[in-house]
Amino acid sequence: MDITIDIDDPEPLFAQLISQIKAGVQSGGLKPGQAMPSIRQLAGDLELNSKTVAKAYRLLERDEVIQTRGYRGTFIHPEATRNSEIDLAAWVKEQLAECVGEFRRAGVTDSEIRIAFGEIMNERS
Amino acid sequence: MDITIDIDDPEPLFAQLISQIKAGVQSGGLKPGQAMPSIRQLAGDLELNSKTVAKAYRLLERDEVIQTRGYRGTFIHPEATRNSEIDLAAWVKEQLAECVGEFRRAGVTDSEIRIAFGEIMNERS
DNA sequence: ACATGTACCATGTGTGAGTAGGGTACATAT
DNA sequence: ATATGTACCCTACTCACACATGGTACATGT
Repeated sequence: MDITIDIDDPEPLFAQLISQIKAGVQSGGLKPGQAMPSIRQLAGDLELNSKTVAKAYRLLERDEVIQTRGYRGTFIHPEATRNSEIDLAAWVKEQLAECVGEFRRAGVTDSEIRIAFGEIMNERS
Repeated sequence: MDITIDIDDPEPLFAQLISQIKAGVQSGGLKPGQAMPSIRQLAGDLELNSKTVAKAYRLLERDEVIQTRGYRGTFIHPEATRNSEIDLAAWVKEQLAECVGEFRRAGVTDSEIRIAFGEIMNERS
């Protein structure tokens, strides 16, 4: 399992990490239960900041593709194969597109939609 | 019907115009059928750019609070009283809040929601 | 002592959008 | 000729956010 980071790629570094790890799980290069390199270790190998790797790990754990066991390190999640196929972002886009489409059909300006969205996201809830 | 524009108010100038004209309709200061000042006229009086006034007028006409009749000028819409009470922005916020709330409950990051929203708004206008 | 994930402080850079303005031009109809 | 709304060109400023980075610190266990 080798990971390649391209600084010039417009895709964010943490996103490159996520997609490559998910791809590794699906291709079988990374197997459930298998140990992942530590955050600092991987950051050093890829010459990335540890925060960048930590961000990727945090999202991968939320998606249950990896599992962190505190001081014991990080491992591929038992259900990783199934979960790495779930595209949460695609679901969000689908839902949002439906919403936005309704607004546009009602004659709402894109600018107004953006403003409303901004207000929603700034309200703590 | 006097309109006051406050440059220091964080609310955009065109939005100040819209809300004050809607308020004027609801208070009865502006009656259906009544002529509105021309865009250039109002812009001169309030020391605003004509584009700013035009933007307010465009949105007011979409909401059917005013009516433009080409070279004949702009008038208060016959149904202005009813339409000035409709808060399209509030409806949009309500719908969006419901959507976003579902995302957050699903564990989606605010950052991810913002990114998905940005993609939706940029693909196809 | 050492490594794990994680938390907080902070910085800088780039991008995208909104707002507002200036200018010019046009078809409309008086 | 004049006035109406409207269309397009352009500029500038402001603000919020994502991204990535730096450092320090902590409880957790070996």
